[in-house]
Amino acid sequence: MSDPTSRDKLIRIASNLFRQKGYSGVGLSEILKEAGLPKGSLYYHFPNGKQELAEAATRWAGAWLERLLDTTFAQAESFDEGALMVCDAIASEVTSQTHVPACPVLSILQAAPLEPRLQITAQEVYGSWTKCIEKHAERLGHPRPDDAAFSLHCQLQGAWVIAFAHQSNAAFTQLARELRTKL
Amino acid sequence: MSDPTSRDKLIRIASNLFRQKGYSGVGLSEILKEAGLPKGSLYYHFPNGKQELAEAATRWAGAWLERLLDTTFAQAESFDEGALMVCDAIASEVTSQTHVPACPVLSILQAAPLEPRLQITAQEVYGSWTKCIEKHAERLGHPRPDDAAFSLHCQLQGAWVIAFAHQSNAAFTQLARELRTKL
DNA sequence: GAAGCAATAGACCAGTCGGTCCAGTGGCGC
DNA sequence: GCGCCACTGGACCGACTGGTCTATTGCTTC
Repeated sequence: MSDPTSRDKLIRIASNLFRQKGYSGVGLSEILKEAGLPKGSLYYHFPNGKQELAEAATRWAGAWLERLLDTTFAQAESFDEGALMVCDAIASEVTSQTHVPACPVLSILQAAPLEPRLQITAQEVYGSWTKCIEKHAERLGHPRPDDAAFSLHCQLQGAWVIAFAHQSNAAFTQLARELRTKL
Repeated sequence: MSDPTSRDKLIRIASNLFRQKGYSGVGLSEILKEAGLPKGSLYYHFPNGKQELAEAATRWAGAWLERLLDTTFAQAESFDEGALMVCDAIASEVTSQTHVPACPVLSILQAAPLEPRLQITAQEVYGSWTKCIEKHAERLGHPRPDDAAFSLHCQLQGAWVIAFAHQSNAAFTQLARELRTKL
């Protein structure tokens, strides 16, 4: 743990690649090549190999998004306003790169039948996001925090899939327009 | 074309497998084994191999869902009622199998960077669904058919992702409950 | 400088991948 | 019965997969 940069670099690069091509679509050699690290380093930091790396990458990206939810909602004065701000925030994050990346959890989801631990990871990260939104919904006085959290998560997830398919943030701007009418 | 059963069998089985494990997560050998067909048959019916099979499988499943949209909305007396019925219909279709399958388009989406034709296919199928919903929205007198179509597509997509992650149709029933309040 | 450990470097492995190729096979038209 | 052709059967290929293993490096602590 003396030098965390190699481990972090693997996680960051793996997360980016998985979000573009999915878990099964990315080979270790591609990750290693982009990171400029040999195979020995990967198996030193992640003894269980690809699956463990994917789990770490998903949790890392999941935590990043949860921070984004937290800081964005913290600035809002109502739940609906917060929802709109979150939508805009994800849209701009997603478009800031040359390739629109998928939701980090989605990347590993289809590998779940092959790697059971990844399914658990996906469910936990989703649960964590929902709890986070629910917390803010309650704080901002929404009458049904759990319904509100599910609904927003659902809409964001759907918009993200469509945005990924079209490689454009149009779906997010459309969703934002819809959310704005509820203010 | 004299005996379409082999070709159809390949499409059906490929679609099922892709929707469970994603395009890159399924090997040709697995498809062939389950279909009980040799490799020669596959490359006879689909000279361009896996990519062409995946495209056919996606369009096939896409057409199936579009028929479901059409027949379901045809029975509705308002757009909101139709939306609710569609949600229920997908929920029951998805749960009728031992494994909750992902949206057929989602399966091939993450392979888009590797197989450009699949990205086009995905966009076309999505576009076709949206157009179909829009048509019914207009027919049923919705003030903004395009917004309504996007919104419903987005919600269904999100619910499907969550349902797939949890291998349960709870997300659809929750969405249905939400849609019911708008009636 | 020696010992010890964290970390890197990459050769190597068996297995699988998608794809190619050609020899067979069965039914239909003649 | 013969030829034709749609289709099947499967051996075979090079490339690549995730994973293992050992040698080596370089820093730290005596």
